[in-house]
Amino acid sequence: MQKPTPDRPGEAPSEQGGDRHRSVSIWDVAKVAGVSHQTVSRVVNGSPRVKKATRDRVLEVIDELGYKPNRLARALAGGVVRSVTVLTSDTTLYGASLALRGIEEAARAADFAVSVSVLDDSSPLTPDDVAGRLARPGEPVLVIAFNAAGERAWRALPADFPAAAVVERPQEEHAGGRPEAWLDDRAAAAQATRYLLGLGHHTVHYMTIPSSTTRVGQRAEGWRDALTAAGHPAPEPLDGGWSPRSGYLAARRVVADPQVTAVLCGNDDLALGVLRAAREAGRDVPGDLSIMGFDDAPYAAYTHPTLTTVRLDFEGLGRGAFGMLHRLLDPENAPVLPLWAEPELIVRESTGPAPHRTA
Amino acid sequence: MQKPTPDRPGEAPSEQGGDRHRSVSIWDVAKVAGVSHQTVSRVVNGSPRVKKATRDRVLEVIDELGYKPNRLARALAGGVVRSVTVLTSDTTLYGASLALRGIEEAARAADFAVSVSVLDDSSPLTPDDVAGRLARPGEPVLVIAFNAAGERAWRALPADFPAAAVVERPQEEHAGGRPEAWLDDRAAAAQATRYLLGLGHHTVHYMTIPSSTTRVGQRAEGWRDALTAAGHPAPEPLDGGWSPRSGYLAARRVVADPQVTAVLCGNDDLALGVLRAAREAGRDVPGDLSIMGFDDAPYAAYTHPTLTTVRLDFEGLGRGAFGMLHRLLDPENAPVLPLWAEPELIVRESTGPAPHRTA
DNA sequence: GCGGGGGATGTGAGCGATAACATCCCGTCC
DNA sequence: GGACGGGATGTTATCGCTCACATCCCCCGC
Repeated sequence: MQKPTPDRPGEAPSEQGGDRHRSVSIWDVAKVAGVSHQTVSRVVNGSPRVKKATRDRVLEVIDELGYKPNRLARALAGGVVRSVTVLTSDTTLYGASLALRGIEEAARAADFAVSVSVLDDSSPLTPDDVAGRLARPGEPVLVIAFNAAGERAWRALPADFPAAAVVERPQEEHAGGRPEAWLDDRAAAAQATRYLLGLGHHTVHYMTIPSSTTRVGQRAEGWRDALTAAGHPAPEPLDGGWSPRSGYLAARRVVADPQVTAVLCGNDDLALGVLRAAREAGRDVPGDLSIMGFDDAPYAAYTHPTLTTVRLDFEGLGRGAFGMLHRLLDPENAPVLPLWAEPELIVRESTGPAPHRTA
Repeated sequence: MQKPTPDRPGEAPSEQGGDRHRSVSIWDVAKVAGVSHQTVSRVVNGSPRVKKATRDRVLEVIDELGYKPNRLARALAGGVVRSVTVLTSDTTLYGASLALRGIEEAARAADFAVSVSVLDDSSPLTPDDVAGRLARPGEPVLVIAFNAAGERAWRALPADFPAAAVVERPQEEHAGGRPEAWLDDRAAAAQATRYLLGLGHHTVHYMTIPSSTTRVGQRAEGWRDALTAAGHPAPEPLDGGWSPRSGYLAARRVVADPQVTAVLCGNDDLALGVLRAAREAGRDVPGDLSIMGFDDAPYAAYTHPTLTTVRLDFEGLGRGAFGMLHRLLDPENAPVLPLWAEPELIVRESTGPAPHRTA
C-alpha cells in the first residue's frame, strides 16, 4: 500500500505540523480534490480539456484552500510568462513616470507583474547587462526610451528578446523591427510653432530638452519644419536640460534680446525657468515675449501666467506599449485599438500676439 | 570512475544544436570546469569551503561562458532572496515617485530586483490579495503608505511578512512592530507655522492633503501644535487634494477674506493653486497674503512668486526604508546610519510680514 | 462484438538553483 | 600504521509548476 492517493513525491510521512510556513501548492489542491496535479494545472490555466464537474470541484478546492499559483515556479517551468521588466532611466521625469503608470495599469489588467529597473548613465548596458536585470532569461522587456540612457538600452537589447519600447521617435534603421510606441511630437511641435507664427511672431526660438537621439529631438525637428515651411530661417536652438533651473540658466541671455519674441520649450519645466528669466529681465509675458511649454504638466494651468503648452498622453502611450508587447507575446491578445490620444495644443496665457516692432 | 564528468540528469545525448535559446546554467559551468554543480553554487555564493584553485577555475569558466544565476530558480530553491515588491498607490505623486527612486537605487546597490505593484482604491487588499501580488510567498515587501490606499495595504499585510514601509506617521498601536521610515512632518509643519507666526501673522490657515490616517495628517497636527503652543486657536482646516486644481478650488472662498493672511499648504501643488486663487481675488502675495507649500518640488523655486516651502528628503526616505528591510532580512546588513535628511525650511518669496491690520 | 478515435487524466521528466547529507582524501596523533 | 577529524566535493531531494507523452475510458460504426 504505497500510495492510497497519489502522494506527493517527497511528502513527509509525518503529520503536517512540521513545516512552518509552506504555502499551499498545486499538490495540496490535487490531493484534496482527488485529482492529479496536472489536472489542477489545467484548470488554473483554463485548458478546455477538463470535464466541467472536475473543473468545478477543483475550483472549489482552490478557493477553499486559498491556493495562489507561484509565479516563480510557473516561470521557471517555462509556462506562460506574465511578467515584464520595465527599463527606465528616471522614474521622476513627468513623461516617464506617467508612461510607467500606464504600463503598470495595463499590465495589471492583463495580470502581469511589473519589475522596474532603473538605468543610470554609467551602467554598461551590454546585452549581458540587460539580461542580468531580468528575472529570468527571455523575460519580456519594456523600455522607456525618452532619453539617451533609455535609447541606449533599447539599442543594446538583443533582437531576439520579446520587447517593446516607448520612444521619442521610431528607429528607422530597424524598420523591420520591434514594436515601438511614440507620440507624434514632431507634428505637435510644428503645430505649436505655426501657432506662434500665426500670432505674428517673426520667428520662434526653441529650447531643447536633452534628446534621446544623437543630434536633435523630434520636437526640435517639428519646430524647424514649421519654420522652414513658413520661409523663416531657424535660429540656433538653446540647449536646455530637464529642469526649471536649466531652463532658467539657458534663457538668461537670450531673453534679454528684444528681437526674441517667442520661445518654444521642450517641456513645461523649461518654460517655467524661461518665464522666470524673462521676468527678471523685465520682459512682459506675453506682452513682450511669448513662452510656450510642452507636456501639460499638472501645474501648467496654475503658473503665472498660465502656460500655453501641448498636452501629451504619456499614460496612454505606456498602456499602448504594453499592449504591443502583449500582442507580441501572443497574437491572440487584442490590440486595443485607439491606443493613445493625439497631442493637443492647449492655449493659455503665456503666449500672445507679437509685440509691435519698434526697431 | 563511473562517469568522467557527472552528466546533467536530462542532458540530451545529441549535440547542442537542439535547443535554441537556453541560457547557460550552473550545470554547463560545472561540466566545463569539471566539478559538480554544487561546487559552482558554492563559488557563486561565496562559500569559504572551496579550494582556491577550484574557485579560480570555476570563476574563469563562469566568466568565459557568461553565466548569470537565474533569480527565479534561486528564489524557488529557497536561497537568499534578492527581490522586493514595492506596493504604492500612485507612482506620479511627487513624494511617492522620489521614494520609489530611492528604494530602487538602494535595492540596485544591494543587487535586489524591484517589482512594483500599484494599489488602486478599489483593490480589496486582503492579506490574500497582497500575497497574490508577490512573486512568491514570503517575498519581502516595501509599502509606500503616504495615502489611504497605501496605509490600508500596510495594515493588511500579515505580520509575518518581511516588510517595511515609508509612512506618514509611525503606527502607535503596532509599536512592537515592523520597521517604518518616516519624516518628521509634524515638527516640520510646526516649524513652518512658527515661522509664519513670527512674521506677525495673527493666525495661520492650513490646507490639508488627503491624509493616510483617518482624521488628520501629521502636517496638520504640527500646524495645530504650533498654533496651540502660541496660544492661538486653530481655524478650521481647508480640505485640499493633491493637485493644484484642488488647491485652487478649495481656496477660492477663503482667499477673499482679508482676515486670512497666511495659508500653509500640505504640498506645493496645493500652494500653487492657492496662489492662483489669491491672484484672482486680487490679493497680493506676499503683501496681503503669505502662502507656503510643502515638499520643495523642483518647480517651487521658479513659480511667481517663488514658493516658501519645506524641503523633504523623500529619496533618502526610500533608501532608508530599503535599508531597514535589508537589515530585517539579515541583521548582517549594516544599517546605513544617517538614513535621510531632516526636513528643512526653505524661505522664498511667497511669504512675508503680515500686512498692517486695517480692520 | 470489436477495433478506432478522441476527450479526460495521470505519469515522469525537467526548469535552475539550494540544502542537507554522504563521500572522499589526506595529514595527524597515538 | 591505522583510526580519527575535518576540509573539499559529490549526490540526492526539493521548490512548485508546465511539457510531452502515456493511459484510460466511453461511444461509435461496421
